Amino acid sequence: MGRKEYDTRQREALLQFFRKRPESCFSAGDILKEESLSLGQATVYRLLSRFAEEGELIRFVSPDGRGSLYQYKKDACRSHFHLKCGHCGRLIHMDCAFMKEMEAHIMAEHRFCVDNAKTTIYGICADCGGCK
Amino acid sequence: MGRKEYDTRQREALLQFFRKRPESCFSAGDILKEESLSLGQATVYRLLSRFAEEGELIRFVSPDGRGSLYQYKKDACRSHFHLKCGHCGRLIHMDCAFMKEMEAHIMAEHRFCVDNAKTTIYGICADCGGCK
DNA sequence: CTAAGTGCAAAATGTTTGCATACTT
DNA sequence: AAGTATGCAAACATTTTGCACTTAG
Repeated sequence: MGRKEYDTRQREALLQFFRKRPESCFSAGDILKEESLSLGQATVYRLLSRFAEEGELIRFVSPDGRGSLYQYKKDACRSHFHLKCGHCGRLIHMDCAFMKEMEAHIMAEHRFCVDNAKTTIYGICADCGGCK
Repeated sequence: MGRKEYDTRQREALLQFFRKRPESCFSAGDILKEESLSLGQATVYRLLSRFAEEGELIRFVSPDGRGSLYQYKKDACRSHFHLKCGHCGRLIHMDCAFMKEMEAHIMAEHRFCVDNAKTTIYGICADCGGCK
């Protein structure tokens, strides 16, 4: 009843690629363009879905609603919100104590369990003009 | 320099459609199937995007990551977060005092100005299993 | 009359699938 | 040898675009 996964060149290369870039997320298209990997289209989609299922990668839905983005999943990122600047694209990890309070409040008062992996908070960062 | 929008049959019909169903969300495909509306494909996509931009509708990314869903948005909704259950689809309006605290914290500590109109918090509501 | 909106069909995206071949174990 | 994985191309689904035509102001 072990896993029935074969250890292929493609699989290892892709995983390696993400592990080396834990701060960024990539779409299937990004991966396909990466010549150093040179993976077939079907393979890329199949591997990405599988990794996301297995928990190696987090899948974000991209802001415009078209397509998915994948990022290597450090355990840490599961526990906080991400603030995405709609102007410069910067991703801020809201990794602070208050985060816990927010989750607690939402759970207690609104009876809702937040999924950090699927949630992105959009707005504008201070460098880009922020609140006027 | 005001807005230059024309008041067309299609525009009003679509808006009306959403206003009458404030509790549900629809994809572009759903709207196209709605024979009572009979709108052209391009028109549907153009109107939906525009309404979402103008703030008449909220746009959600559908759970499977393919395509968008739209729902009527009351004016009041501009000042709070929305919690969307990925299982039953219910939309919870996080309309409470704590909401202000959250915004204040994010502004002060993370120098980031949240855009409520563009943000949706995904998760699972208590009725659907919530946190186990 | 002019600017904006509409609908069609074609094109562009992004993702999935069928199938023969190649690789792992 | 048996079971998986890969790659290609075709199939799909959703959304966008070019363009001629219509409509609102």
